[in-house]
Amino acid sequence: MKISLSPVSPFDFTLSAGIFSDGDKHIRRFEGGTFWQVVTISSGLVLIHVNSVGTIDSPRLVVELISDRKIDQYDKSEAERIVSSLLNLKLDLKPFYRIAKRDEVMSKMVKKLKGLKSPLALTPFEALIDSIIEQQISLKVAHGLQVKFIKAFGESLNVGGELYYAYPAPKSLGAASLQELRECGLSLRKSEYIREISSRIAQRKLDLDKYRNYDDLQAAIRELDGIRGIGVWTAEMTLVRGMGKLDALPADDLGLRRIMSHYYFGDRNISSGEARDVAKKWGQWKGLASFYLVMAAIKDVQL
DNA sequence: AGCCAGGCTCTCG
DNA sequence: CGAGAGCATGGC
Repeated sequence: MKISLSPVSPFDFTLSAGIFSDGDKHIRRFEGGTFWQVVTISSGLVLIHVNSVGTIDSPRLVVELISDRKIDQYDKSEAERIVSSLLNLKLDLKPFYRIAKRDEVMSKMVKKLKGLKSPLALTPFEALIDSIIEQQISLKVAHGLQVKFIKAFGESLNVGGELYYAYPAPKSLGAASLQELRECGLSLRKSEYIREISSRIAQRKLDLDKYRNYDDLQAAIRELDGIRGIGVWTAEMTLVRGMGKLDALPADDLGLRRIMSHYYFGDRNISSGEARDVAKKWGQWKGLASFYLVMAAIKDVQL
């Protein structure tokens, strides 16, 4: 079963999916021109394969759905929506590119990375839990923990003898014991945060989706910050990565500050205040501009 | 070896 | 209240 998608132009699939090059084969990965991941739709798990059949200015994707059962029209449209959101295909980069001209560094950056769109987590929940896992420890360590964690608690789909894992559901994490969570290498504290939050979401006492509709970003950050285990950094990461709030800026983020200092301050140490000052020029596109910087650093882009 | 890494909470003084 | 310890793991 195949679907054809037309992302809003410009879109560079290879560049954008490149962020998943070092992903786990059984969770989410981009390799040899194909991006794949298991997604959860209402009828169950589906493995999706995405390939580009277009160009940056005339982008076109083919999505293949692989499952152990029959896929109907409804599944197809659901999967289509999910892929579109996951790869942020409807995002129009042109307004951001106009704003980027205000800033000399960002102006050069967007030319080098034309067509780059920031991916979105499948759910705000996933973005939140990932961010909690990433608190304080290095990204490499965090990534290892995430893989163990997903394989321990996520549902899997068997395709050709290989198991592909979906992100764990709130219900499954809410029911987990602290012992089980700690066996993934998580600290006792993080295990508590994750179990508490998951359990509240599973019982519908906490709704993350509502923050999608908040106009007032600061209000959303304040509310999230009030939840145990969530600080400003985690709130901002969740809003950017999980809800596409591309005006949020994780300015307290150590890694981003390092990259900003490289491109804007000649590698001198900067405060989060200085980071926020630079980001002012990016207006409503702070989060996306930050993503461009992160990608530039990964690819070691020279201006 | 020991300190640090995309933080946050809890406990003291 | 503000400062400081403690946390899990892997890399240097």
